[in-house]
Amino acid sequence: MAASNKQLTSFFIEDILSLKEGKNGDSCESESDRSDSTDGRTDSEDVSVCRSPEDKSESSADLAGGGGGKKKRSRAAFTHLQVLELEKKFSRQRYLSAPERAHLASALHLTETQVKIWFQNRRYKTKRRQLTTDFQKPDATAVAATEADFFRASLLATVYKSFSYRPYVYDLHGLSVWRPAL
DNA sequence: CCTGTCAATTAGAGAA
DNA sequence: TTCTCTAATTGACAGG
Repeated sequence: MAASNKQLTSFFIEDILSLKEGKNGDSCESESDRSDSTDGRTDSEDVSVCRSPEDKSESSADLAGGGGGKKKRSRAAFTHLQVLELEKKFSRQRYLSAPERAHLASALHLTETQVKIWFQNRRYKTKRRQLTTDFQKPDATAVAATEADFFRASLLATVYKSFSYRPYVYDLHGLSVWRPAL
């Protein structure tokens, strides 16, 4: 990711603020779009995130400022509604296009980066869950992983190589099932 | 180059 | 205090 313009993880409030001042002085912006570049320039939205009411994370932690010690990185706490909408969207599609992401982000008053990261983490979480449950209960489904499955797996591996990371390779069969759409 | 993804990790915050 | 969940970070890699 844009190693070029990535300068010293500047997720510290003061860094962000000084950075903002350089740009447009928007003081109410999520800390998450620090150097991550992506949404900063997606021009489609200028989602300023004044975090939601029940977001407690903006408390003393990230405003630490004051003493010159080391500051903590802040962690946004999404509201139930935000999570609900994200989950709803995720249940329909695991990947969002840029416009969709922008739209969802503005609808939820989140930054595109936050939406992107949420989906990213969600996918990974789902996959891990799937793997662990498969590992824990080697019953019917897992046991059935015989030659056919093995073959399919290798086939998939091949396809995966050529389509690596391409969203359309995967499909959602049911909600929390991670499996290739082959 | 830039932006996106995955995978792994880090770390904040609440629950047990 | 430890555990769990999860937002955010990091790094490697791929496509346009």
